[in-house]
Amino acid sequence: MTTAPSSRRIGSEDSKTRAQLLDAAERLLLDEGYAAVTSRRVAAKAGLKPQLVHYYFRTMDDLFLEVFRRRAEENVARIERAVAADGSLHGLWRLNAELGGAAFNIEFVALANHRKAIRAEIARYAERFRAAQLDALTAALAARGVSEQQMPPIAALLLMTGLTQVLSLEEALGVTAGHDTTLAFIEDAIARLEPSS
Amino acid sequence: MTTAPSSRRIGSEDSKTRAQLLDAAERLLLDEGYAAVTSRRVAAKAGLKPQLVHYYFRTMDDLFLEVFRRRAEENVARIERAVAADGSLHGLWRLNAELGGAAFNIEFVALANHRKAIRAEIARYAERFRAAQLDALTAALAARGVSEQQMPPIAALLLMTGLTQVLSLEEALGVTAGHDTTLAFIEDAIARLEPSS
DNA sequence: GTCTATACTTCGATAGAC
DNA sequence: GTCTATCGAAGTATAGAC
Repeated sequence: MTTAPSSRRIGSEDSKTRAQLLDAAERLLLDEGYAAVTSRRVAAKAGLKPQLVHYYFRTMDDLFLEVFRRRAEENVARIERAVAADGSLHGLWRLNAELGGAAFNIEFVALANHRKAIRAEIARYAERFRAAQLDALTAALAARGVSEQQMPPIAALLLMTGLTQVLSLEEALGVTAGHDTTLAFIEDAIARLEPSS
Repeated sequence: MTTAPSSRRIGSEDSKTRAQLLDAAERLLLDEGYAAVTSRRVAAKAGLKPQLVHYYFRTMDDLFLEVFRRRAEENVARIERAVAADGSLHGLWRLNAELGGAAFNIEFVALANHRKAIRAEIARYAERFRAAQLDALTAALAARGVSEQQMPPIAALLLMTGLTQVLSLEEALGVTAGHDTTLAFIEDAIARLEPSS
C-alpha cells in the first residue's frame, strides 16, 4: 500500500473542488473537444486557479481518466437497468442510439488514439459495454426465432453500433441526407421481427 | 482577387520545401495523431526550421487543410477508378473496407470536432465520397434485383460504412472478438446476392 | 488538507534579414 | 522568393506557504 510513484501530495477524493474540476472538464470535453481540456481552461471554467488541477490530479491524463470513468460507469449501469426493464429489440436499438450517438464517445476514441494510458481503460470499458449488449441482443433475437445462421448476434450488434456511430458523426458534420430513410428502414425491419408495441 | 487577409508573405505552392512539410505533417498525423502536428514537430520531422511552417502556411489550420485535401482528393479519385474497374457489390465492399478503415479518417473526424475551419472542408468531401459510393451501390443493388423497399441503397451504404468504421476502431483498441464472424456473415450475404467470382 | 507562487517547456505567429 | 531572429501566450508540473 505504499504510494509514491511521485512525491507530491494530492487532494482528497471527496473534495467539492475536485468534483467541480471534473464537471468543468467534462463540459469542456463535450462542448469543445479534448484539445480544449487544458489545466488553465478547466480551472477557468470552474472559476478556480489552474494549479488546483494539478493538486487534485497528478497529470492531465489522470484527469481524463477520471472524467471517462465517471461517465463510463454510469453508462454501464444504464445499460444494465435498461436491459432489465426492456430487453426487446426495440428497446435495445433505442438504447444503442442513445449511448452510441454521444459526442462523448467520439472524443474519447480520438483521445485513445494518442494517449496510451487512456486507450487501455477505454478498451476495458468497451468490452464491458459489448458483453452486456451482446447478451441482451442474443436473447432478444433468439426469442424472436432468429437463428445464428440467419443473423449472428455479434454481427447485428456491430452493424447497429456502427450505424449509430456513423449517423451521429455525419450529423456533427452537418451531412444528414438519407438518415431518415435509413432509420425508417431499420425500425421497419425491427417491427417486422417484433410486431406490436 | 485581392489577397491580404493578413499582410505577411507566403511561400510559393510548388516549393519543394513546402511539399516536405506536407509530407512530414501527414506522417506525424498518421503515426501520432493530430495533437502531435505542431509547427515545431513538423519542422523537426522534415529537418527544417519551425518558422518555415508559418512561411508556407499562414496558420496551422491551413496546414491541416492542405494535408487533408491532398489525401481526400486522392481518395475520391481512387473511388472513381475502383468503381469504373469493378462496380460489383464485392468490389464496393472491398473498397469501403480499404478507405473507411484508415486511421486517417478518425484523426480528421476528431479534428473536425474542434476546428471549425476544417469541419466545413471535411463535410464537403464527405458528401462527395458518399455521392460517388451511393451511385455505384444503387446501380449494383439494382443489377442484382434488390428493390429499394427490400434495402434502400443509402441504408446499405451507411450500414457498410458504419460497420467498417466500428471494426477498425475496435481493432485500434485491441478489441476484436467477433470480427471474423461478422466479416464472414457480410461476405456470405454478398455472395448470396452475387454468386461466382 | 487546501491552495499559491513559480519554474520550465512548447506553442503559434510576426517582422525583418538575406 | 526564401529563410531566421524573436516575441508573447499558453501549456504542464512542482515546491512550498497557509
